[in-house]
Amino acid sequence: MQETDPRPTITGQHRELLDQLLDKWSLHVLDQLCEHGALRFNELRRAIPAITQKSLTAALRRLERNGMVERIVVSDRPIAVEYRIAPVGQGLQDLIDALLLWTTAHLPEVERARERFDAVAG
Amino acid sequence: MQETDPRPTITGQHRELLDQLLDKWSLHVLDQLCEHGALRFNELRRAIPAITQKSLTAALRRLERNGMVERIVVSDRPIAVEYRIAPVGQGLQDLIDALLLWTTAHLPEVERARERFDAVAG
DNA sequence: CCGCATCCTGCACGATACTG
DNA sequence: CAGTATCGTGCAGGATGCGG
Repeated sequence: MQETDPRPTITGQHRELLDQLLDKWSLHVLDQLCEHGALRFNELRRAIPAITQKSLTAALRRLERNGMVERIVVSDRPIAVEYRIAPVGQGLQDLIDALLLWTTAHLPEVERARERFDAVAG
Repeated sequence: MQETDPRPTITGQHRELLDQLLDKWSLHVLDQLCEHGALRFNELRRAIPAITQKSLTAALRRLERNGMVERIVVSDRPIAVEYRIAPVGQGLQDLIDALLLWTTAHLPEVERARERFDAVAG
């Protein structure tokens, strides 16, 4: 008989959610929001220069829909909107940090592996 | 003055690597290899029914190139190949497990967030 | 200031057929 | 058994322009 399995096997639900959370830009957005606490739309744009406004909108909407980010209308005329990390998003951020840390630590090793592979493959 | 920053800010290198490691199928492949230790090509196909053989080949090559997976030719005629997790891949697996665990734990919460969002948005 | 609508392009992935 | 080759396609994401 087996106890609580520490390794849940991946399912479609996992993939779907992770796809929405680890997509090209959500990482950057979460990263920035976590670092600065709360940011306006155009502050985010400036903080992530490479992002287009369409992609930023999409990422924010997706994150908001999944409950990771809160969208707060501060005022209108001129309209001002603030985005901040929702509580559940904090936990995710820890995981993302772990991924970033791991990546940073192992990048050199990965580089060497690539060189070895490419040398053989040509 | 600030000490060693525990939150490395995301860079292009991070994204590039994570893109290759967290793509649609690599997660499944790593998952299976970690669970069974070593698997043959067609064993992997059967273990991940939804994957096409082209995608499996691509995922394996990418993981191999990045040093996450080792490809071992066991015999030829008939040719037999074994794939197994490389040491550095183990650490990654721990992170992926954490992601899966987190996802599992928070899926209900995310579901509710989505329903709330969709109710408002229509 | 904060977006949405539209058009366009590349690329990931699937389907299918073939080979050592 | 373990792949390669080729073709077709959906969709994420860039560029650009407009609107409350």
